[in-house]
Amino acid sequence: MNIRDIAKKAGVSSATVSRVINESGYVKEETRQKVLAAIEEAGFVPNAIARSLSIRDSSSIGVIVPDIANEFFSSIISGMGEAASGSQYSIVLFDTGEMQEREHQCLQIAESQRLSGLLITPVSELDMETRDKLIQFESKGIPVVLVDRNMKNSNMDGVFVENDAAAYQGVEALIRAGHRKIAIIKGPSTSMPGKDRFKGYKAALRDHGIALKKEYMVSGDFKIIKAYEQTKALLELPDPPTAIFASNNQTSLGVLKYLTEQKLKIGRDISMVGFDQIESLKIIDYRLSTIERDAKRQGYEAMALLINKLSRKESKSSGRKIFVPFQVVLRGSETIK
Amino acid sequence: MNIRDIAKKAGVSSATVSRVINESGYVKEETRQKVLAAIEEAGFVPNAIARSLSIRDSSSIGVIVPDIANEFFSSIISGMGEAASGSQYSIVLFDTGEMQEREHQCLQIAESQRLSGLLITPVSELDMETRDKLIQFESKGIPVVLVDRNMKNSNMDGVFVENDAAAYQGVEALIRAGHRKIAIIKGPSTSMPGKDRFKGYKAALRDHGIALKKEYMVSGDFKIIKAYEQTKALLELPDPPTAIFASNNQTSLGVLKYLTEQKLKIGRDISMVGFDQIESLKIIDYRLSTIERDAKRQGYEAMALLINKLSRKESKSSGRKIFVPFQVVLRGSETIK
DNA sequence: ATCATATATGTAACCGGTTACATAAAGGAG
DNA sequence: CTCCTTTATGTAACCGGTTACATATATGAT
Repeated sequence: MNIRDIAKKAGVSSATVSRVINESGYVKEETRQKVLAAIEEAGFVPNAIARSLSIRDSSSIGVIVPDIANEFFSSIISGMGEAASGSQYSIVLFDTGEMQEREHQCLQIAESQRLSGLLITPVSELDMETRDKLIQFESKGIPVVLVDRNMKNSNMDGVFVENDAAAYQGVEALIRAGHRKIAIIKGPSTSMPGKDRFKGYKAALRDHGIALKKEYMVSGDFKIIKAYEQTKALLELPDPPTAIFASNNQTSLGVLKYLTEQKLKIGRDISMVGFDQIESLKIIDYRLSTIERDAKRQGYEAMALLINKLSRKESKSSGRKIFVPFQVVLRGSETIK
Repeated sequence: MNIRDIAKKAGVSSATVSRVINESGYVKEETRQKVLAAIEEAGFVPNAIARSLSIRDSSSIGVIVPDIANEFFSSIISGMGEAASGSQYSIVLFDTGEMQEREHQCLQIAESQRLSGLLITPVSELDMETRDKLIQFESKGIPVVLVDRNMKNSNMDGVFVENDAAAYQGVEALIRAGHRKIAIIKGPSTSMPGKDRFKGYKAALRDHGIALKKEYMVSGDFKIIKAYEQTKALLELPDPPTAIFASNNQTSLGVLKYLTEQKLKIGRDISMVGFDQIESLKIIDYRLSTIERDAKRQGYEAMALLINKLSRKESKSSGRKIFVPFQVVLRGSETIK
């Protein structure tokens, strides 16, 4: 069943059927009704694939995230969905699992699927292959918007948060609470947020005359397990830190997992500040101080920006950076009783 | 740039290029190399849309969920992604926000996009329009797998949990802990899990000789706000319940939100058991007793089943129901000290 | 040497839409 | 009444792949 069949049924040409469906061009009302009746009777649904091929646009937007199971990204996606609903665009979802190789595969697929646009949280800001591909996308007319993570030397548009300033303020809260021995469980040094949050940490210590201590700056990967192990390692140091700065929500959870197992309580035995809220902990008033932002809104903004670029047929990025506001919410875990 | 251009470059026909790309049919090794070289040189990526149109299959699977921001569904999707990675299939994501109307729109789009298969958590088990559409999909050769929520009179394959038995055991735990005044904040009566969990609740009370009390059985919608309000209402009853059964994770959060605001502690001032775990609460050893299951696995199973049906070109459902195991994990909130 | 089979490649129709272009009738201005 | 513009519709090429079918050569068995 295709438009030619419908055309035959309605006694018109396929062009007219197409015009009726798309409400384009001139069609006499009487003809329109005949066509609509034929469509209705046949239960005809036009083939979007054929349409895509013809107009050279898939009307689909690729969303590439590193981990959907992370509530930050599921909120981001939720916001994107909201911004896209009502538009013509569908969302094609890819989960890279923080693996560069998978990211490359996803980009490959995105390219072959002729996606109309791309929203991506790249695994690494240094990945030349990903960067080149994204630049290539834009030069082919496929706009790209970075989500939460920038790419080095790319000038790509994106929606971010001011990671350094936010981390700075978070660490400063620990210092104000009297801490001098402050550790950080870093994010991947290859990711922009990981790096910038670390930068903010260092700047805060420097500005308050606290020497950086190598043992207190341990690497992480934005995942629970690693953070758990690093917390253990930190607390087993001969001179352990009295406070920990966690670089993202998963890191916070890893820290909390270890502390909980050891029956250590935040705000009593040890202090901490985490980056990104954890909704259910807020609900039970668990006193974890975090740097917060509206993830849903961030996703919404990213999608809105992309759709805006699409509607203006503007594929080239111009280094537009939207920053969503953040807030340092102190709930007590930055202190020690 | 299309295969005909590549064909020209390599001095062969488009059919040969197609054969090389798909590794189908006979191609002399020497020719193959020439073609591959031409593809490489041109940076050619075949157009999946054209391919889809030609082979009449989009190689995309539609995933329709009611709320991605709910960690249960984001875990489900994560599992689906894992099961699909390595296959040829992409995921097209739809979020209905628990709204039937949006679900219908999504199905409409899914149909026009000629998706290869569908994984859906329908908003309501009674929605005739959705049901008919799904049946129609299957008769058109598009297999469907239901995820976590069944549809009435449909015989559709699906991956579920034994909601009644699980709820029964959860409520039984409250009874064993000595409770007689047990309330339930129900799920939507139009959703299978909502109904079956309520069924389990009633059966447990009945089997233990406890009369059902109308005021204790309040409606909910699987969302935080409503659960919050209902908790307030329940506790303001002249004769308030001593225990609450929450029908899903969002409901639990709504209950906890109110209790926390009132400085009431579970396992001390009031008891409760919730359906579905809340990961971060587990990490901090928050003593909320819940009925648990592996959501990621459930998503994985659903996707695996769908891909299996697709590979066997078996679009008709045969009422196959996979049940993922559940576990009642008692952490103390079912008691009162 | 003959014929069957396996290997290799090209031609062209087809998937189901869109749309440039052609054609024609109707409406309105002068 | 003529000419121009607006309205209405059809024809056919095109988007970029796939594949049935035709054709041709190589291989090998008898």
